[in-house]
Amino acid sequence: MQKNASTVLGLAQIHNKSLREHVLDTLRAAIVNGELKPGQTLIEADLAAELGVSRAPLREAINILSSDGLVEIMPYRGTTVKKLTRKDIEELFAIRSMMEVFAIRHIILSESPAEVINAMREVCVAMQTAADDGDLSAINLLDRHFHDTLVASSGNDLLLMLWGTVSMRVRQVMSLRNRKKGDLHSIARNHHTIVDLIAGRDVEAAVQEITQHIGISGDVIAEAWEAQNAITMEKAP
Amino acid sequence: MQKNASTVLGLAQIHNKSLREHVLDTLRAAIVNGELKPGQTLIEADLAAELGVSRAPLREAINILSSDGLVEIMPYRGTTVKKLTRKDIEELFAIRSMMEVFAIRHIILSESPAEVINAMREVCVAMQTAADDGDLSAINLLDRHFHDTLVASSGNDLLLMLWGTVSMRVRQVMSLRNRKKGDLHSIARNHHTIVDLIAGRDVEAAVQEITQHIGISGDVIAEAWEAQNAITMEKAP
DNA sequence: CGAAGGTCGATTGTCGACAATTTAATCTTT
DNA sequence: AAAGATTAAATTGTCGACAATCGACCTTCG
Repeated sequence: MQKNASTVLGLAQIHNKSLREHVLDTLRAAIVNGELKPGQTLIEADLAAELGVSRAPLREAINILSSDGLVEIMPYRGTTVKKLTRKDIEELFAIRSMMEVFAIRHIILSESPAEVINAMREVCVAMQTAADDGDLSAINLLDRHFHDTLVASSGNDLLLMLWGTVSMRVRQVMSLRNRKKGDLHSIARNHHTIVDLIAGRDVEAAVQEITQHIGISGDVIAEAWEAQNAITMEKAP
Repeated sequence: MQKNASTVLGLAQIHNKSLREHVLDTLRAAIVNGELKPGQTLIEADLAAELGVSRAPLREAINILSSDGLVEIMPYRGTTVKKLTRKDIEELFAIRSMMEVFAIRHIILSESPAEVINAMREVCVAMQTAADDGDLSAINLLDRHFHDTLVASSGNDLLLMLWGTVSMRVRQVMSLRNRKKGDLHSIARNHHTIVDLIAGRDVEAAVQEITQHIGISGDVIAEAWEAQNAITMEKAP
């Protein structure tokens, strides 16, 4: 019995995840996918039963989510998915912008940005074809991949770790609104522009572009968020 | 009756808030104070006995520490305080610089930076007197307070949350080296310069100054870190 | 002598039960 | 019927016990 039967069957060793990890991933996914909505209360016993585990690993998972700021624990009173205000969203995109600017600076100043640039170019052409097909979910996935790659390519592991928190929240916000299907091509074009500026090694221009890129989408989303929330508040006072 | 009377941490057992919180604070403090050293293994049963709690809340605390990146959990094999490499420290100070630059930008662009500036000036004069007294620990405390205030004054709560992680690590690194007692006055002066530049609303100059300030201390510490580690490695191979 | 395999002790992972706390509902008193 | 006290139900917080897993040591066989 080899414990490492690797390279032939790439799927053999997925069983090794602890229950805590499994529950954590599940809950996190549910929150960022919008299945668990902000304000919703999480009851340990119910969730444990639903996931078929005991409360111990479930609690451990919830505590981690709490320290990540995705849920709020009120002692003896329950845990709820943290609500998102407009200010939260504005702050989120400001931080996101800060991190991506940092990443771009470091990529351009790095020794061999060529590989990174090539990888990102590929994502861009994939975006192009997805836009041609009008495939919104593909665009969203590629968008995520683009920015994840950007941050990871900074070479700063601590940034990547902090980015985990930030990108989770971005995904959550994205999933909770209905993206307009209008301008898929402009999305692809914008990302292409960013890559070009990085390739041109023009730090300030690239920083300017990404700042604007994120800033605009942040403003749009924050506004749409408020509008949408005004409606739901009105419906259920 | 203690199975481990060796008393790694001399800690009382007071039950006021949630045990998880209490344990979490205690362990976190022990790590950033350097009482628990990088590489040291944490044994749940021993720690639980020492703190007078059961393993459940202790595990919850450890999991949070793990998600904060302070400890490393190897399933079924143990938990260790995460080791710090030179690269970790360099990355840490790069991120710290990024965050403080962000904060300074937002403070200067905010409507009323006057209060913030006054608060920081007070810290500076306190630093001055502490330097006169040669009180190193006071300087360290004020230094922390200065930069915490700076980040908090950005008005971005998400940044403040992320700063929690970063500042913890900074404190850990600081506690693990022996700060030279030489140039206390220059520390006070440097901080004063930063405040002046913020007050002058010269964004680029202030950014330049804080970048240099953090960058230099980061380099110094990273180098000292490597030197110190070379020694301890040599002593215990 | 060395390597494959088995056993053992230590440690972590999980569970079900119990205690503490809060909220809501019910009862008492006026 | 209203205000306060009291109990009841639901939920979280904590605990001790048990199961699973890993590394080290030991045994055995080539």
